[in-house]
Amino acid sequence: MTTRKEAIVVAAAELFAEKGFSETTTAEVAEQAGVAHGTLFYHFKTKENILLEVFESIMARYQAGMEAAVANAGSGMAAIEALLRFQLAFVEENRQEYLVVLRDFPSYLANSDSPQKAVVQRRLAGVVGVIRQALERGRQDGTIRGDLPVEETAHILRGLVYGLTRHKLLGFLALPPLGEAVVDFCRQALQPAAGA
Amino acid sequence: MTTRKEAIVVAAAELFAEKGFSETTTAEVAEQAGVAHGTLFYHFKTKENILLEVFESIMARYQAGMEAAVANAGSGMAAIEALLRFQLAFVEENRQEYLVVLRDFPSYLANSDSPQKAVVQRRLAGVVGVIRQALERGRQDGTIRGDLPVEETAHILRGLVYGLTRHKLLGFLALPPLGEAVVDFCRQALQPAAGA
DNA sequence: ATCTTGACTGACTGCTCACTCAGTTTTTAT
DNA sequence: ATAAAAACTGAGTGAGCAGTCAGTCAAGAT
Repeated sequence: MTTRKEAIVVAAAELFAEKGFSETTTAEVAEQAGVAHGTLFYHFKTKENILLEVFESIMARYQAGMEAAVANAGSGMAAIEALLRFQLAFVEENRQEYLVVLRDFPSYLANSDSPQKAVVQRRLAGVVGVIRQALERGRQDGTIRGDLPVEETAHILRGLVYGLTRHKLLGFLALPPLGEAVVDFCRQALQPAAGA
Repeated sequence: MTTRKEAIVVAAAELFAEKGFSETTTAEVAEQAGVAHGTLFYHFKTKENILLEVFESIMARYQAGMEAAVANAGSGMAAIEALLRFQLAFVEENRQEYLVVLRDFPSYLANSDSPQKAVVQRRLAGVVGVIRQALERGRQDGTIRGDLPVEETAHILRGLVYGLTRHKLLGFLALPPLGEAVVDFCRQALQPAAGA
């Protein structure tokens, strides 16, 4: 059974994804959820708190998926490839909710120092951490170039994936399907030199 | 001499960069520009039109810079490297105005089909075009792997650069300086195999 | 001197929207 | 059954905001 509170989060995710946070009114969220306007504020103190709940519900699943992908991989390079494929698939399957993350984070909270910001920050740091661990593992088992700066590369990979996803879901330009091209591109950049 | 209209665009760029479009009021823009509130609407029909003017003024310079970087390069690979370095430098030097682009495009106009959208679309397509030409040139002069899918890779590079820039300017996480690491990463991914 | 025009002003308007609260219904405990 | 607590409701409120408009002012043009 779905509680009212869950219904609100689902409705908010749909609308925030479609129109963005600022452009969605609480009245619309209530209507979409089939709930009175006041009920929103019984369950959530503010509109922003609804956004945060949507963010948490998707990011928890996302990070868990990343960790599973890494755990099942046989080498560091395989882990990186698994992460890339997971990302591409996750976005495909959770297009709508993922849009919320892309649209309103981190820009929306950029200039506030609410406790909410700390929650978001922790999540994002977790994601970079998973990538970094995979890179370190690859350096040790020799499937990834030894001269690669790990911290920097982890951020580069995250930036790459983020930018592509953003263009795919929010961009004006039609993108060709990029799945394997991305994996190839990264493999090429990360693998040890042929004659080494 | 700076006209009032220019003063408005400069003020709007500062505020939109700092707080975002939706979170900035026209009254604030007027005050920052040292102009009466009504003057905004004498020069611009709507608030959105001010945003568009800010966008155009920065993107025109940006695209011109990209084209210059490519023109002065001695090979395809050198062109790509020049593009990457240009991007990193441009963002550094135009941090504030570039923030406007990152914050509010393309997400803000995503669901409108105003004529404004077409303007933005043309700009972005132009950027991808410059990258694609550099890649093709590299394939022909042999400085870039021949088996690389050009269209796909152009989008990957744009995504990479966009994602990194966004994290740098808007992100919650402190990034290490990435300049040369990015260039190395891409060179590695693009260069022909050693034994070819 | 008088007229015209274009830049500029700021009080005002009408509307939107997040949030409140006094009251009702439903659930749970005893 | 009864009381108490929790969930829910929706009309209302007040703040904030984009855009308007009647009018001022200064600089040419006649």
